[in-house]
Parts: sequence; structure tokens; C-alpha cells
Amino acid sequence: MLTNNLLPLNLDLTIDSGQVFLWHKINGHWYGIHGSNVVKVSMNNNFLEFSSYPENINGESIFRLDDDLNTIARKISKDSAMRDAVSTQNGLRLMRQEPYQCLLSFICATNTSIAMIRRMLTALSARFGRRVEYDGLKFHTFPELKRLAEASINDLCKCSVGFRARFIKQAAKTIKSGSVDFENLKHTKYEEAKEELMDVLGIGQKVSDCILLFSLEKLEAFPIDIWVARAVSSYYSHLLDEKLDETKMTPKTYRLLSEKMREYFGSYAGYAQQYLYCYARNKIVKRS
DNA sequence: TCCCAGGACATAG
DNA sequence: CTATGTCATGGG
Repeated sequence: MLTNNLLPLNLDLTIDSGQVFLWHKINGHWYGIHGSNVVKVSMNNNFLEFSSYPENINGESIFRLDDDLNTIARKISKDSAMRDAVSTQNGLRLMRQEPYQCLLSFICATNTSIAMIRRMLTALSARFGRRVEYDGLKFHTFPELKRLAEASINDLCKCSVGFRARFIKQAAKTIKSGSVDFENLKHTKYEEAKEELMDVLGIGQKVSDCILLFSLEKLEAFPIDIWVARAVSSYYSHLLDEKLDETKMTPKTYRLLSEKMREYFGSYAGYAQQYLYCYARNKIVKRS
């Protein structure tokens, strides 16, 4: 499938921006795990080339080409910091993930690094997913909820998930039971949907925001991790009433901050957040 | 050896 | 409602 609708799209930047964790670049093509499918993507002079297996998936949907990025970039470019973040990362987009995979991924993302998240999710898929071969390459699909819900804590721990094992198992049980309806949440107001997700064990404010932004169409969600907190502290302290200690993110501080930033950036605050996140990781001095 | 990483939970006040 | 300690794991 080929498309050039509403580009720009920078594949490398987007896929490697801490949203998805089961993608690999092989021979110039990106291969990713999208639920029970393997997807294959590449760019050929402004055309998105896309295929998937075993099901036929819409690549424009995964890369949110239905979002008019130029308009969004213009809307969030309200200050010099964001203008710089946008202009130096042209084509960075949000992705549209499978909600259940996104949810489990960000439960694994608590208090760890991206390299570790990749390791955990790769191990979980290898142990509990289904083997698929595509383009002569071997993959494992993302585990079905049933497998994770029935897995023993011990076997989950073999995937280096540590204390997250019980969260993964319990969350898989909860979602499988149907008490959380993703399709319904897509049409529920941000605040209400956020609260509902936080009823799931292992999901707090930040993880909930990530799930909402990356898989449930809540583009106003503004997840705050340590990097975004540093960026806000560096570039947006003038918007805050009190001085921000970005090392101490209490639930109260998180609530105030994210509310402030949603208010400032508006309905596309999530895009602003993603630009800030990547910008901060490259720009702000990493403490050794 | 200590600190950090896309934090959240349990408990006590 | 708020503050503090605890939770595995691996890299730097």
C-alpha cells in the first residue's frame, strides 16, 4: 500500500520516540508488532509503503496520517522553545496503538528505562506470544490477554519484569473481564476516561495519560515523566505559580502541572508533550 | 557502591 | 488528602 496523504512523517524519529517498543529496522524497513500482527513500513521519497501480516491493517491509521501535522505544529508553536522543538524534529508524529498492548507496555514502563521496557516486552512476547514468520523473518506477536492473565507470577518474572509481574497479571485479568471497554473510552471525556483507567492495578496518572494519548484518541493528554518535567522546568517555569522541583513528582504536583500544560497548549497538548520529550532527551544535559 | 530510569502501591499520619 | 518507604532490574 502506498500513500502520501498529509505528510510529513519522519519514521525513524517517530518509531524511536519512546511510544512503541517492539520495532526493529531491518534492511531499511521497519518491522513492528501491532497486537497480533506484524507490520512492515518504509518511506520512499515521501510515499509511505506499508504492509502487514497476517491481517491487512491500515498504515495511515497507525501513523495518524489523519492528523494534519502542519496545522497541529502551528497550533502548539506558541513560544520559542516549542518552535525550536518542532522545527528541529520535523515529521515527528504520535502513533495509534492497540489499546491492550499499549496498556501493558506502559505498565511495564514504570520506573525503568526504554532499553529495559524493550527487553521486558520482547521477553513477554517470546514466552507468551505466537510465532509468526514474515519476509523470511521470525517474530512473536504480542501476548493475548488470556495468556498473561493465566501466567504464573514466576513465569512472568522470568521476563525481567520484577515487581511489575503482579500488575501485569492483574491488569490482564481486569481487561479480559471486560470491565474496561476501550471502544467506549475512546468516546468518553478525558478526565473520566483517565480515572477509569486508574482503577486498574498498576495504572497511575502517568501511565493512564500514556494509554489515553497513544491508544485512546485523547490528544490533550500530557504524560509527565522525568524528561518532560525537566523540559517544563526549563522552558515553562514562568507558567507555574511555584518553583518546580522536577525530582519530586508527587501526585498533586503531577495534577497541577499537567492541567497547566493542557490549558496552555490546548487540545493538541499531547503532541506538544511528545515534541518536548524528544527535545529534552537530546537537548537537556544528561546528568552522569 | 550508588544513582538513575516514560511510577505506582501500601501504609501511616 | 498528603507524605514516606518500598518495590526488581540492569546500565552508567
